[in-house]
Amino acid sequence: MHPNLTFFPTLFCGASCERHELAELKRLATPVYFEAGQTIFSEGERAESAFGLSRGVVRLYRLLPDGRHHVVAFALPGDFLAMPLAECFSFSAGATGEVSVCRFPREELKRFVQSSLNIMRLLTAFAARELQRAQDQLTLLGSGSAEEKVATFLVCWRNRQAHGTASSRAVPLPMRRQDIADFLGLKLETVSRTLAKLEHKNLIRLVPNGVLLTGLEQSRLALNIGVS
Amino acid sequence: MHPNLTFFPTLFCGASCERHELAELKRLATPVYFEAGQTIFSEGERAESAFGLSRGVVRLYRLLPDGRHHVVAFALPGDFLAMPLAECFSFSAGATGEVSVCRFPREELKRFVQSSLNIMRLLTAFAARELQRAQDQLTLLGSGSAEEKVATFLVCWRNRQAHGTASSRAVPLPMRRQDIADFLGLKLETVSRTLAKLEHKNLIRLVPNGVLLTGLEQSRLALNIGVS
DNA sequence: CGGCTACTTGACATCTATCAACCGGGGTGG
DNA sequence: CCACCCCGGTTGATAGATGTCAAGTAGCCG
Repeated sequence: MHPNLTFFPTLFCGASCERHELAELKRLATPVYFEAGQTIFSEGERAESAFGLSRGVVRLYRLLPDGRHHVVAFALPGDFLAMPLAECFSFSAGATGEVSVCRFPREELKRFVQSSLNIMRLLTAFAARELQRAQDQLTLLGSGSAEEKVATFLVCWRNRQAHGTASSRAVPLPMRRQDIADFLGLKLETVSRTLAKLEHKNLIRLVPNGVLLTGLEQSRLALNIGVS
Repeated sequence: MHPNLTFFPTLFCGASCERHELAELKRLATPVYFEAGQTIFSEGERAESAFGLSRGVVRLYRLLPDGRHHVVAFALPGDFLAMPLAECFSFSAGATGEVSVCRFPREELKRFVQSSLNIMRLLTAFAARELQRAQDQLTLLGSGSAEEKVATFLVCWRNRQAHGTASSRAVPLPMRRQDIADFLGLKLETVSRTLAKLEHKNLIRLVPNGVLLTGLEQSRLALNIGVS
């Protein structure tokens, strides 16, 4: 369904959006482009705009008072970068590679969303998906060893990418090791070592900017979460 | 606002629910009572019913294939125990002490919720709150030491309880150490030791079924999350 | 070619898990 | 009524995993 529809509202709505609603969303949207490393918005800011991701991967993260980072999630095309109804951003968003987003004036978007049962339903479904994803991640961070964390991350990441795509074994990893570490609650050295260990077990192969899964899914190492 | 309105729909809707909507919710609701330790629903089950919590504390948890537990969240009165629109439960719910819930036929509730913009808004707001709470917890599990985890848990737990209540220093802990451990990604011995350590530092005092916060909030140990 | 950045690898320190003993209260049954 | 047991909790000794610090490598861009 997704592959070639690169305009955010289309991705968000999928097939289930009415013509005129899609048109209104498009009217409200301004396409914006970001380069690798640029900040899209910052934690704590008043959310004047809402953002939907059209292309690329966005890192959603928090900065703790002592300088530690934590990556809350990675956003893929079709995702909102934050709940569009919230007044303030509760995390920062940064581009990981080139990124295209749709920017919406948040107040107008809010009014529009809240006026349409259909769009409200889509937004609630999005929130529910994100909630479930966050709870899966909680389970992983809470009860996993480093090996489980990395293995599960790779499998889940591949599953998210593979939606629609003929599931190639090659999984691109556009984010840096440090980001993976911050996402999994590990240190980057541990991520590096664990990837090396998985490669030694012939479960993966490291390639530039990605990995090949060569048996990881059959290995029982990855927790059974986030299959959806 | 909450204190004496013990019937779930009232708690969920707060002041912002219309008369007839509240009436309809009450019509759909069946009050049910559970004793300590009883299971309200189990992960994976088809969700025939939806549940709203009226009284008590409910532990939402997952059971991993190898027997490990992970507590995804603790629900308080006014919370739904799961998103009422989901077809299946993605975690189990167990009573921690005596609990009163409202049971709804899920299909009917879904139809009703989806027919009302106002109720949809409330549900979306609930989902957004839960999502933020989950993300706060992710940050904690990802970047915290045992001491930070326990300290933050105590402060957040107290803040959730204290809504409205004159913020007493006494915080009830109706759940067992094991549940706290499963919630924080620690072992129960570590929780016990860490509580003892905090008591030695005169930041808390352990009392039967609870703790007194005696300086923990000023201590900078607790992460600044979940203040809302 | 040089320097930068991301990444890898190694040696060691620290923290938490593990295993085990022990404590104390509540309930049960003799 | 008391003894016992069971369960939740605490405490101690040890081991194992991950973090920390440091050196070194590889690829990229100027």
